[in-house]
Amino acid sequence: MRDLLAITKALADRNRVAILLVLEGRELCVCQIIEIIRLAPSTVSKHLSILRQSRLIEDRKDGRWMYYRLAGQDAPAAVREAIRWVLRSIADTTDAGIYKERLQKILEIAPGELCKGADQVLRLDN
Amino acid sequence: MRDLLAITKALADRNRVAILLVLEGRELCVCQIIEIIRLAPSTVSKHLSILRQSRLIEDRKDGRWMYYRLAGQDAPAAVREAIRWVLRSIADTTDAGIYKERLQKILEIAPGELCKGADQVLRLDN
DNA sequence: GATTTATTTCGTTAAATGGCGAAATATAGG
DNA sequence: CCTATATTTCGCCATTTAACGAAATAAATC
Repeated sequence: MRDLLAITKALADRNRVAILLVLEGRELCVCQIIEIIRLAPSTVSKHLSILRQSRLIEDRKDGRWMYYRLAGQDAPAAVREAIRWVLRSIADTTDAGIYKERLQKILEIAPGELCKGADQVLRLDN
Repeated sequence: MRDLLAITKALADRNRVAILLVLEGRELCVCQIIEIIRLAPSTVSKHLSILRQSRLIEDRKDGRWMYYRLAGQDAPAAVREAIRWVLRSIADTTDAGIYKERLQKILEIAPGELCKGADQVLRLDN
């Protein structure tokens, strides 16, 4: 139940759900997520930390940059199913559209502009 | 997103998850849920209200008694999938066992003892 | 209709949460 | 090594949340 509650609590916040949404199918660096979510870097960092502790997202460090992505096949079933459920549930909402739009804008101005040289975003298969 | 967040916030509490757990396959009256959750009636009532507003549970009034059950086929897909995900995710945990044990005890002393005459618990198909 | 019983609503309190800015940490580059 | 950049940690404040008991509501029974 501890694990489940870590997941449900992580999902119980609008901004964290939005982060999962924009991470679908790609990884993003923190500065990109900050631009999309539009909150202070420290706040976004905290959200990412909560998502990571619940195992909903995974991270990868590359030099100065931290890249985050949705949990993969190695994650617990509860985590993978939660991600599928959330993404399916908000897919066609207007809110989702807003964040997806911001994501597109961010992907256009990258690479090099936003975080002065973050690598091109890596597309994922899942 | 509003609807999704209503669900995730409802799921982000140990006692509310426990309520969903013991409602699996049956309906229970409030006094039975109170015995299982072991919190003040007003607190349990509030939890039930939050679960109902998210549409995760439905209610039925019978005289003085309120009966609650898991949302049925008429509920939104997001709700039905959330219920399936939660129940699957905690099914084999020790916490779930604790609440299931309490449920069994309650089902034995019913009917008539707990709320001085609540009807026999109705078994559901789903 | 007064009383008892089941449940909910309301008001209060303590704890958890989400936000921010400042400071700390880590790494790249001059 | 000193500076600039990216991110995280920390401390603080405002809001939300979960708990309770008391009071209100609703329905059965005396």
